Amino acid sequence: MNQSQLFTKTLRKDPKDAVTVSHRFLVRAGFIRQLTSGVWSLLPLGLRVYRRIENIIREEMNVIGGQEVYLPTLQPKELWQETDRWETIDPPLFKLKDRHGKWLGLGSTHEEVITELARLYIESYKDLPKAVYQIQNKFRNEMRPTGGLLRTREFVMKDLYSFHASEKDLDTYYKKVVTAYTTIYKRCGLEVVVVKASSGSIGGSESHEFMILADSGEDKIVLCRSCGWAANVEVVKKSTCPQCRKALKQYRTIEAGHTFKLGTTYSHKMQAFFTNKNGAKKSIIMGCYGIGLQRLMATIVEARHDKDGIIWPQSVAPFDIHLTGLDLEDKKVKKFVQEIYTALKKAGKDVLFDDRDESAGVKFKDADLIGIPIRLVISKKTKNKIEYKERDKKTTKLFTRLQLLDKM
RNA sequence: CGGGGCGUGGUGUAAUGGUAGCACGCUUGCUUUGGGAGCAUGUAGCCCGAGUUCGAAUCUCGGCGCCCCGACCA
Repeated sequence: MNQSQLFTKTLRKDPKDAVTVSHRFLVRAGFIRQLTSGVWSLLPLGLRVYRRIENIIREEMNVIGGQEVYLPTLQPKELWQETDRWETIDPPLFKLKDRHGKWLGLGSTHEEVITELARLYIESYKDLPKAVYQIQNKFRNEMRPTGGLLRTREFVMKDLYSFHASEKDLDTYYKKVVTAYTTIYKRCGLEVVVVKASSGSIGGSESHEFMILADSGEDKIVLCRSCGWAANVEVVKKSTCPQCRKALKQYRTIEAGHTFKLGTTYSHKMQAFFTNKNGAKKSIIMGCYGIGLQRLMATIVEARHDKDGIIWPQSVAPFDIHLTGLDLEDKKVKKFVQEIYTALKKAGKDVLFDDRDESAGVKFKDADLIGIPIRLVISKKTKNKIEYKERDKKTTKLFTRLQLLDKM
């Protein structure tokens, strides 16, 4: 697409209130904009990244047998009273009354809704195991939103729920989810540390957080550099590694995902039963697993940037290639740029073509800020060649048209 | 919820009781084009309300909004 037609523009200065790196760069580059505290719009560039993250997650959920659903945001009070969470869940629900005076909550999570469905469809051990997931908006009445997209009041979460006939089967599936999650972060260009965590108000027996090391993180973990053992500081008492007795070091991290073995906490309260082989009525054993998408997007920026801007991994970049045209008043140059643009599009590449009437400096600065992995420059200076530069490298190369298309 | 800070054009800021100024952006014109170009030109602002005062962006009170620290945290 032509950059002159882009809905957004870049900002030269950091927004006044932006503190974290991801907040500053995502706003400056025109990926996101705040509407009110903790509530954000995804703009064209931001939505492109979001969609690619969403697709990666969807693919990995499908690999482990997840079936996609879409559950309602408006949820009746009565359902939440079955688990005693209408009043107690924290952060609290956004609550509203309909025109008849009936109370509804905006879903902050979907255990109640999914368990309600499970008790309708799961009747026998023959119906188990099952796994369903959704990618859907969550509303949380947070005390204080923080760090741009890192903690918001409205966001999209991928939440997966699994149902099992035995603890053993849950354990087996849980391991698959951990593997899928690890793959998701890897595909998003992140290194993840999986730590044991407290399960908080959600309950259940075991819980893991998927942590990305970042100075702006809200969480702290201890990590053993020697053997790799790690845990949230909330659940660790000693300062030495329980595995190899070396010293543990503390790091700030962003929680980019969380998994829980729920056991029968919800199925028991909501009477979601199945009949086992012996004809006995048992509570369904459950697991739940969440990833916040906008937070993941911001986390990528926290982990991958330099002083000039974002460094998107190819897998989630808003475009594959940033094609920068200079000296566009020169007809030869203009023709050549357009030929290359067309050829790249034909090769299946998503290209942002900087056709704007701006100085070279402005274009380069914007390219660095936006962070598309490959920058191509065509100008009088490059003559019939194309300058090639990767966002995370300093060096440039000159390619002929054939060399370039060969490389793509 | 406790504590702190801040609201001035689109963005970032200055003026602390006396004519609201600067930079960037944006408009128009000319000149420019390899790391946020130059000249000229135009454009646009004191969060809202009440009070004090001859006079309020500035002081007081109330409201609204935003940010940060803590607490909290699927």
